[in-house]
Amino acid sequence: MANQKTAEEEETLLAGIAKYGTGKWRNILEDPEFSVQLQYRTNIDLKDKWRNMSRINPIQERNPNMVRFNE
Amino acid sequence: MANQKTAEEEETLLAGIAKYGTGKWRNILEDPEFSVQLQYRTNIDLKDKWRNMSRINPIQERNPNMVRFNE
DNA sequence: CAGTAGGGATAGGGTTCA
DNA sequence: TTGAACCCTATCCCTACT
Repeated sequence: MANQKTAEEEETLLAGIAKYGTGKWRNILEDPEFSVQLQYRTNIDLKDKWRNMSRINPIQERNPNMVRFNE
Repeated sequence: MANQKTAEEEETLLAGIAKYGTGKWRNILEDPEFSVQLQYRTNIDLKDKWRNMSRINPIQERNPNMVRFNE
């Protein structure tokens, strides 16, 4: 997602997800309730933006003593 | 087509196409010669997998700005 | 309703760059 | 080196046609 009016676009995306759920990027884009604010975005943009917004553990180091079950 | 035993599944699909031709996905699936290896696949899976396997050119051009050191 | 063809959409790994 | 933005494409979905 490029660069401008980012806050408004993020709010709109969140509202779209609240209405349709995640993974319904095309539906969100085509809803007249959101289409004006998101007119410069593609469904792929929304998917990637949501992935970044919902990222859980970006900053902290992993506890070196932690062992995952699947490794 | 999901993810595991991919190589074996691809070989089996190819063998099935050799026997029945393309577009005979249901026939391939139900042939006891192939049904074990393809038991987790649908006729639609086979159609889509073959579309990928038989693709001649990549779907999109690579980013022309990207140059790897090792290529 | 079944099956197939083909366009469209999504998921997730990969790449770029500030 | 990190992370937001953007790319790649296998897989999955939708619909028309038969």
